[in-house]
Amino acid sequence: MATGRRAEKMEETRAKLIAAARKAFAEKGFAAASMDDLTAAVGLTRGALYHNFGDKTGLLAAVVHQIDADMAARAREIGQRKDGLWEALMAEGAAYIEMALNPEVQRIVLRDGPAFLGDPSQWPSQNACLAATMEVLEALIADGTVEPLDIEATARLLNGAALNAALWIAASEDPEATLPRARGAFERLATGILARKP
Amino acid sequence: MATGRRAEKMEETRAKLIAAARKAFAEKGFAAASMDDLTAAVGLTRGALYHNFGDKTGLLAAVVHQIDADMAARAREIGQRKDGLWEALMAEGAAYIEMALNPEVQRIVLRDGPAFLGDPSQWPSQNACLAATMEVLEALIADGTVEPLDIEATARLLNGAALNAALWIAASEDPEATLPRARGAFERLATGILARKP
DNA sequence: CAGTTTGCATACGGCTCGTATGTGAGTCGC
DNA sequence: GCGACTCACATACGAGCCGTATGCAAACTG
Repeated sequence: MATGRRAEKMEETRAKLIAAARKAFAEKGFAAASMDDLTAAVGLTRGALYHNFGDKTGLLAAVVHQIDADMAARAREIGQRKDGLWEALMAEGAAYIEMALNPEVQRIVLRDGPAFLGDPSQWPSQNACLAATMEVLEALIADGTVEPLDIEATARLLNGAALNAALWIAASEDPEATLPRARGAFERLATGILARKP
Repeated sequence: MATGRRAEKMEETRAKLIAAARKAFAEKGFAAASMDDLTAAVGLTRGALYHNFGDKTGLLAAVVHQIDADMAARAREIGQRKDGLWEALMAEGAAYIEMALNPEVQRIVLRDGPAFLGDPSQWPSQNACLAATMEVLEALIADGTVEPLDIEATARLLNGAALNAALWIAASEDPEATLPRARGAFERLATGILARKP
């Protein structure tokens, strides 16, 4: 394929800009981050940015996409590492909670993302995370562990609960102490979908 | 108290500015809303704004506070209208979901608010909503309907789930059809905290 | 009724974004 | 192997917005 010197360099500048943006957006927030400063930090100008990403929100979208992809991959990996399906579901929930503790994730994906890119439930990567949860749910129902129910609705609420738990933890004074509380409450709520033992 | 012509007028301009901001922020979003346009729409200038609210985010905070107060009052009222405690909890959850369907609430409180005012779990009004849920939970535990558990953690996750459900509904193509699904999943999850019948 | 306070308007500076234009290195046809 | 073309990126410019400093007139005070 040979890619060519041209495209190769371009991919490198894209990567540099995204990396710089990840840092700047996380530190100052999207609105307060100056594109001049951001590009200068990696030895470029706004010209490169507008050529590669269209506009400022285009760069944000690229950054969010990258972070989201990382998260989805990690969640899937963690889920597959567990043997029991139910344990996998709980582990995925816990993984979401822990990942959302990352300040970068919080600021960029959870706070600025929705404000400047629109509702997150439309984002492709979010749907990937959701799909992972839905898969596990489906298996759990086939398996009899969980009573038949609205898979999508349940998956969305579970993810939402986990997400909110993460925000709470991050804002708390003692995150280390809050995390197990959130985990516990999450698992407690989740038992609501378990099949009643006769 | 006599308030005085001065303070009376000032309260009026504050109200006018908040009302205009509510409209502008909901339509264009906080970042894209021009303070010049916004103030001119009610026959004022930015001078009035900076005198009354300090800066742009100060106005946003005032708007969010007003909307949140409305929401908390409504949720409380709906909860008290029900007789059973469990029914009250479910009704409050449903109320949150329905209120978050309001585009104004979505855009200003759920999307722009966190981005420009910081984490919502710090907002006074959010704590009010949470307090309402926690009260009901406490009563339910004393009552035996619900097993003892971490009240705050559970309340936060319940509210988070409801909130996320609302976002999902609003983004869906057929909100009318999605609402009952979200409600059902919410109630299903909530049963996780019910005491096991011996 | 004179002096002070103050709610709001006006004027200004600085920063930011997006576009329009320039340029030099890489690429392709012959 | 060389000239023309492409295109990634830099530079230059205009417009808009925010926050502050200043001005003014109406309302309060004694």
